[in-house]
Amino acid sequence: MKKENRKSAKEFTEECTALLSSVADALYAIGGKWKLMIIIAMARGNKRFTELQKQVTGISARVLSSELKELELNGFIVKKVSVGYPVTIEYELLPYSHTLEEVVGALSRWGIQHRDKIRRDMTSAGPSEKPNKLPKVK
Amino acid sequence: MKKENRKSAKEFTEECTALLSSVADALYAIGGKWKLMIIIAMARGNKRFTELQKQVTGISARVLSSELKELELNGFIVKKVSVGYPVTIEYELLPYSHTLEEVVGALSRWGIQHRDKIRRDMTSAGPSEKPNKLPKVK
DNA sequence: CGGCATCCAAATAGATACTG
DNA sequence: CAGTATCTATTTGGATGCCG
Repeated sequence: MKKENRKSAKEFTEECTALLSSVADALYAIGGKWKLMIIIAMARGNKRFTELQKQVTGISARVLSSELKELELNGFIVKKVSVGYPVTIEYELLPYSHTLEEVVGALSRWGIQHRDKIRRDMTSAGPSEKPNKLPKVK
Repeated sequence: MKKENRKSAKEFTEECTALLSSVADALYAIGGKWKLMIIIAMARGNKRFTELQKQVTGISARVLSSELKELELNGFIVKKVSVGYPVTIEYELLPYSHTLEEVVGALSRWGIQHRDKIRRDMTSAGPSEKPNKLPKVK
């Protein structure tokens, strides 16, 4: 992605190959529709299963359940079960989740500017013109 | 995600709500297994369909084809068809793709450190101990 | 409330064959 | 080479019911 032409073509190619594999690794761990969303919702203070399901719009209990398990296995969160009555179950972010701050920040900034771009594109194209040319923007 | 306690709880909650929606928007546009990978491969200089399919390991022609179409619709790339003989088809990154550099950089850095963490976890746990406790790491 | 099990529908993706 | 079409296999997800 970087484009400093001081570098040889070979160096540049190698750099991109490394990018390809490290980004693939990242996507493998935190890719998918939900993982980041759940972590953000938890950062917001939501700890209970039902709270999370309300926050993360569109997720079903079944999927939330399995995503939480994966997040736990991968060391992002812990599940805490109280011994009192009634038993309450809370999920908490582990420190490792905070290593994602940079990624979340970058995605958020890009998401904001992308949303703006889409809006500009739609209005500049005028209403009812090529309505089929701007997909994937909810 | 940020944790500056100068902010009121209300401000913090609002901040996280905004995060949730902007990250959702970003994931909606560039989420999924392939889009970022294809863009990175193209940054590496790959422009032809078959080249891309070789670079982006695991993608099928059918999926690559449809992903390229979406990337084109969303303004990340252009498809250029030469008029010569034989007809050659090349895909090129548009400037808008470069707005993703920050995201790609963050993901790449995180991917690298995550890979290291996984390796440490595996070796410190010792071989053949809880081999079922570290999933999702290819 | 916080799940898991089951069943079923829908979306996604691979394989293969075929075309300009 | 650069795809498309078709069929099928796999994955994914929703709905429901049950249980501690």
